[in-house]
Amino acid sequence: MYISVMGQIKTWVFLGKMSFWLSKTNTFCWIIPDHRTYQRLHRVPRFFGTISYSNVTMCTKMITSHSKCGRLNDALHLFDQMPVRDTIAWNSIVKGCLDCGNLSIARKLFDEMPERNVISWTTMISGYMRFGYVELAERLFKEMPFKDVAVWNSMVYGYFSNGRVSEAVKVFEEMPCRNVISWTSMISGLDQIGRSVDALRVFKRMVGDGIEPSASASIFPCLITACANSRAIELGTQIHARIVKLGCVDEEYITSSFITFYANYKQPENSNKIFREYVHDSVVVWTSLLTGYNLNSMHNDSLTVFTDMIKLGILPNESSFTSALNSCCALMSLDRGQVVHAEAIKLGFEASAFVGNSLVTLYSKCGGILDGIKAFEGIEVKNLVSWNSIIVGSAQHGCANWVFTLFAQILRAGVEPDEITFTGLLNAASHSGVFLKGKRFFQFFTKYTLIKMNVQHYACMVDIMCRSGELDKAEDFIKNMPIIPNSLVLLNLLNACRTHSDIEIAERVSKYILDLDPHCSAAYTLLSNLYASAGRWNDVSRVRSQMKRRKIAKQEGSSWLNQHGRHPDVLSGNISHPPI
DNA sequence: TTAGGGTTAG
Repeated sequence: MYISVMGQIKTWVFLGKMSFWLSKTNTFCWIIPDHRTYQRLHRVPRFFGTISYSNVTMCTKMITSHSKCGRLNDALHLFDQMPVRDTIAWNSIVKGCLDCGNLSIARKLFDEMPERNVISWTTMISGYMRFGYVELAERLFKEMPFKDVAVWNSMVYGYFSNGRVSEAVKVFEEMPCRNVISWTSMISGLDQIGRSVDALRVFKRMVGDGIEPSASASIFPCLITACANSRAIELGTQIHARIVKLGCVDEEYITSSFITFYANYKQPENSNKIFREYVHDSVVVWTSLLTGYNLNSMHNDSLTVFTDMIKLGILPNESSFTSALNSCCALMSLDRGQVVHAEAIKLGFEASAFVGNSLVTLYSKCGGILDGIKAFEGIEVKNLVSWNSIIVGSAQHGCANWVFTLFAQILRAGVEPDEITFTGLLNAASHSGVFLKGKRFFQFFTKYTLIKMNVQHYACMVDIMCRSGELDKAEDFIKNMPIIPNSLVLLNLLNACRTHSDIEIAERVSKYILDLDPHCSAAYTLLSNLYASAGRWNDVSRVRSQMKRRKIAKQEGSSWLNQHGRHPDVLSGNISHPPI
């Protein structure tokens, strides 16, 4: 919460965890809540009083407060009223316009500034970078009369955040001097694009250059994250020991990155230990634990964390909701998902893409597709993940025509489909028996897009060919695949051989599968069933004795059902003890 | 005691 106070403070008002300054007498008090506080503020009066516009420092503070809450008009009005403005005030109003997303006013004010210092230039350049206007940022950077290390850092960070990696690296190498922030930008930039190993190399180079991170350096959280992402558990543990010595493990950013680090290494007990040892009321720290449990399939624990957060008044954000909904989905628990959904509605998150996408997946997997569609339609700004979630969900429900309509809508919306969209389309075509359409999609994607085909796409195509009875074509297709077929692709064909009683192809395919994986029980079972249905009992007993010799047991089929909120694992023939 | 550069969860 941002509070600016002028005059004497007379009263404290407490509302839950929040506290507000209020004035009783003729003194002035200004209350500006942040986004989170707004939700609790409707009962609290706001006090306005006489402003001394000549107090430049106070007005500047207020401009910053207004703009951080998205009240650009108030900020601009205040700025207009100021009889005297120094460079700091000008910089603050430019920054305010940028924080509120109004680039054109920011640039206009920047041009009107009577005097610009290095901060004015950096503010404008970072603003351009933030909104993706890289070329404009570059132009200003060239025009800038004097460049300090901060503006160079802005360029490195700006290039990374716009996906211009080579430029970021080039600028970093060209920098006349570097500080810890320059190295941090480089390390986190590389880590975030998945080059975590390179990120750690940069860190080693930094240490080699004799730069030591200080106790409060924010390089640590991004280092720990890079270790978490690059399987560098040893280095991560060393950094942990170092941070303990420096005595800053209790910092929010460090705590949360460690929770994730240990969760990534399948040590959720260590995540929990750090969480309990360094108590925070930060939603990010709590969400790290929630997500850590989720990652380690401890879905009940993750939902307990979620409910504890709410009980303690720590408001979950989009990420917390995403993880909690994923846990509900993994537990196939529609009712718990609905409770989380209700919380999301209460906090106004149902239109968010993050939350909405998880809701679409939850409802498509555990509920009805109609609820999934409703959640999809509720998403205000749909992204590719939203489209993919509803396409994959609808495909699983066999709604092929609806999937094709959605695909047409994607193209119309100008969203670029990816390999997941393609898998969804092929699945829809194969599950609904629209084989010709599936084949056409395959041709379309291979000819007209740059999407890299993966083994799932080939498995779907084999499935489509097999379902249309074209076993020979499917076999040829597998032979000519540019990637090595996995057992899923081959088992699809073998299964089709059983349906179409084609022993000749089945023998070739099963030999191929067993060469790749001699313990594939499904291949033995399918082949023996095929011989049995053809009455070739000698071959049946040959296959079975082979299985015995190699100690391969027939795998029992299983399925998940949701009965009265419980989830018994139903094995073929008998019901096992429910896990909950 | 007002302005710029970075860091955590997804």
